[in-house]
Amino acid sequence: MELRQLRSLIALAEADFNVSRAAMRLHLVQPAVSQHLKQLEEELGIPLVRRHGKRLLGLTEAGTQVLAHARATLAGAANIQAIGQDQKADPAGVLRLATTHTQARYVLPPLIRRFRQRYPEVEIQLHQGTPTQLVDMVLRDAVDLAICTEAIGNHPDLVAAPCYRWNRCLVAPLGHPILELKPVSLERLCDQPLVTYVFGFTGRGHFSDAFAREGLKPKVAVSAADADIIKTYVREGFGMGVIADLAYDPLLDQDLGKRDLSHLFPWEVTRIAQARSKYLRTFQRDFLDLFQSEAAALVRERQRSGA
Amino acid sequence: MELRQLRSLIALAEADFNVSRAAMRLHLVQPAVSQHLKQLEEELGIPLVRRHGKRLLGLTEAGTQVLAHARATLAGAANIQAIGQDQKADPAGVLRLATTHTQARYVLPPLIRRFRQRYPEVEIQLHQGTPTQLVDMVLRDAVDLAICTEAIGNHPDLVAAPCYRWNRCLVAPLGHPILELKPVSLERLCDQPLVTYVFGFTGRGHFSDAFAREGLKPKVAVSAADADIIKTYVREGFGMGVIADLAYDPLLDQDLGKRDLSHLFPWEVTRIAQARSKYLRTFQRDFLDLFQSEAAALVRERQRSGA
DNA sequence: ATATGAAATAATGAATTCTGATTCTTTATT
DNA sequence: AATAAAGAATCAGAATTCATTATTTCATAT
Repeated sequence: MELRQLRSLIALAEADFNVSRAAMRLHLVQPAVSQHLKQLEEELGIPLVRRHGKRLLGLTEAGTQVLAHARATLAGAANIQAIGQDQKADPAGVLRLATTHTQARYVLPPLIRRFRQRYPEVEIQLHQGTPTQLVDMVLRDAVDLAICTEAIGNHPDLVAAPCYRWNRCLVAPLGHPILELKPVSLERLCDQPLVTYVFGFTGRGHFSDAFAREGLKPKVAVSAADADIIKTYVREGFGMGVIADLAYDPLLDQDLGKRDLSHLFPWEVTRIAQARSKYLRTFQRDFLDLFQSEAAALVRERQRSGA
Repeated sequence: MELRQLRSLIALAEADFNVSRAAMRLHLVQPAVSQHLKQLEEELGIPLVRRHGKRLLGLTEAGTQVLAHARATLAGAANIQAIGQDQKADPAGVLRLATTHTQARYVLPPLIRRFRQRYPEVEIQLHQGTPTQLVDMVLRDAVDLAICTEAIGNHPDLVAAPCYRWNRCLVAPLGHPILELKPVSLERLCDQPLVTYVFGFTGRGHFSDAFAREGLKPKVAVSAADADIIKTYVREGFGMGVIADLAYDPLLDQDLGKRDLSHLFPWEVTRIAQARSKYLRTFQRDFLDLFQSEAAALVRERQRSGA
């Protein structure tokens, strides 16, 4: 068994089992990948992909298992490479972060700025996805770190460190009656249409639970994947917005009134996670430390000033 | 980077950095291993082994890290091979167990017998060691499963399932006065010399703690790694023996009297553990299931009848 | 039925990997 | 200190492996 064979299998899976395309990505020629797969199947003695004649359709049962371990194996090899780079104190490299829109837009920018000053040679990649996708990316070693609020709690193959907590706030166009209410209640939130996050995103689970527990049912007029879109629809008059408190920008959002809602919903904890068996290069670990220590302070400041 | 290079590095570490010996084990010739190491160091750009001229002395800092990840990488490749074997329903294979003497001698035999009936083609290897060594073996993928009482509790890279609990009993030559005492107390155990397990073995930690908590200090005349040796010294008159209740054999140990001590010491829990990222072949998983379900019943029966 | 897109096969040439012989060092012994 | 022995690096050659191009075979869409 050779690492290149495993690489081809993975590329194949990521190219929807189009051999030519997989070969392209690997900077190889089609017959090479074709042979790698053949060799692997021959050595293991079992078919790894389902076929219809010459067309590859997908993985077999066994192929799925093999693919997972192939990823783990190559991740091991990548770790070794990383150790080498690190020991040479090579200042270049890639920091691959996966996160939700909220973090990328409202929390990360100042941290990334500081990180870049320290490591100008490091390329920073910001991948986005739903919380479940983020977890998947870290586990597949498609990214180095995931910054995430949910679904990351206690996966055995992840190491997650809590960083800060946040809650929701309500935003509405200035002059909107809800802004006058002293303490907003769950009931009042149900009076009028809401604009908030879609399911699977940014604490939407706990949000809905809070209403359900009281036997209430909010009227969600529009739901979107990120706060910017929500704010846009709020401005367009579709309803009151409920967004993460982090996502209210005192400068850019002066035309929107804000009301704290932390007495109505549980606090969410944002964590930064890595795959357990991942070797983090020094600069990657430094980012993790930076995020853990600085993001907490930053967010607290933001929450205090914006409140 | 090639898997063979990693294999050579590992063999090198396991052959005390004697290149020729490492080559032998790999069925290669000395220059091959020498080159593998050289290539690996060249690719990573850092030295992995400390040298004195041409002699290899040991790993560098970086080498230690690389070795660990090399093991993980090859374990991944081995998992893939195992999936292949398994899918072909190849009845042959190896079941590598690591355990302490007590389990190997007093618990495993009937289970191994049943397992062999079911899988006559599978070679069974019984490795022995101290609890810490057992953990290490599983983590290094030197064995498939470890059966172990201590130090296995919550290692993040292990999955451990509790199987049964046991405690200590006292053994002494028939006629010994201690056998007449109704409930034996810690104080009485301190009256006369004891023969028991050495440190680092089979619950010796909790054993000593129990005395220390009462401010007592037992007179340990002889300590040994397993119950058979302890019983031998008891028969020779060196003192009273304290062994695992499992280790008293009603048939073979008729010349020794037994007294239960479970009111004096905490119960120990024996677990069976595998490396988290390990793919277990069907027969290996079957053994695990067999052990988990049958060992509990077996031990309970033994403890009841022997009491 | 035909054309097209895609995967397998075959043959070639380049690169690699292992080996055996040799040289160079280090360590142990006298 | 000289010598012997053990062990590691170096080198050149043979065998193998690898990726490539060219070609054939096959499935799908029109």
